[in-house]
Amino acid sequence: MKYIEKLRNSGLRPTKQRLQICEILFETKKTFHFTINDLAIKIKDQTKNKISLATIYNTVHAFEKKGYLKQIPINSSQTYFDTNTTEHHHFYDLKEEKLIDLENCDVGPINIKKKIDGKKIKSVEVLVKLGD
Amino acid sequence: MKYIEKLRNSGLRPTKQRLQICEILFETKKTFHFTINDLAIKIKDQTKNKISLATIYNTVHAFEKKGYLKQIPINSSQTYFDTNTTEHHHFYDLKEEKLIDLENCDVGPINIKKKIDGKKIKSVEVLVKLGD
DNA sequence: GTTGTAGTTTATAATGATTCTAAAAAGGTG
DNA sequence: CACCTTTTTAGAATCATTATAAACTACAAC
Ligand SMILES: [Mn+2]
Ligand SMILES: [Mn+2]
Ligand SMILES: [Zn+2]
Ligand SMILES: [Zn+2]
Repeated sequence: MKYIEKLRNSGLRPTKQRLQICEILFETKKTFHFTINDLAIKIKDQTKNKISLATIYNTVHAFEKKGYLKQIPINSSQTYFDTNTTEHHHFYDLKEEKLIDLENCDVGPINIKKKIDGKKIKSVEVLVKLGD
Repeated sequence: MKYIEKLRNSGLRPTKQRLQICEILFETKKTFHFTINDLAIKIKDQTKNKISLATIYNTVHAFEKKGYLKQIPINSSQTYFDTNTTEHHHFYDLKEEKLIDLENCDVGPINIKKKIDGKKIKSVEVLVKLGD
């Protein structure tokens, strides 16, 4: 019910599909990282009615544009998204291909001293690759 | 000539194709960022004989594995590589889709306080996204 | 409630970067 | 040269993602 308002306030119609995806993405204490494929599997498991793959892509991109999801820059064949949209950083376990959150306090403040004329800093993201 | 030794010492046969790609990638004062497509265009422009796309992919991956190139984690449809293999960071201009080097001194030391059992830090990379 | 309209979903096709295949060519060693 | 291994190559295959366009739906106006 709360998602109906959230979606309306964002200019997105609260469709059955979007509400179901909201439940899966945001109805949880812990935030998490996922690919479109991960999400499609979750939807199939946790939902009676099928949602087409195109709709999953559409919805994730709509939510990302509204700022409810973040894309994580990483070299992988699939795009990773994060339900934690606060500024924070990541470990990337190269063997497991898993992301792990780093709180901002785990990294300390990052001070970018260089400036580019006419450009503003939109985000600062740290990726720490892990091997064994 | 110097690349013949470099390749042999790496266990790679110094073929005509690899030597030509070495010239384009490493025979320059400044390091630079490129995609496979960028490189293919450069090869076509600066070289008489054609090199097949498969060979360009093979060669770039071989050089990356040997540590002569680095992949830059970024969300783009194409993979970006860097001829600067020292640890350094990047601005990413979202509009121009261009990478700009940040020297280590432009960012300051990054202190990762969190540890994961049995895992070693392989790299620490900062990506600063720029808008206007 | 009916109607009209823009927004949304969907199956399916298209795209495009990357990887695979397997046959031909080239490097290197004796 | 003869032999064996590595490399190159054209073309096919893969697969995540995006585009298409027709059917469906939310919802506001009447
Ligand atoms: Mn995307
Ligand atoms: Mn690659
Ligand atoms: Zn995260
Ligand atoms: Zn660089």
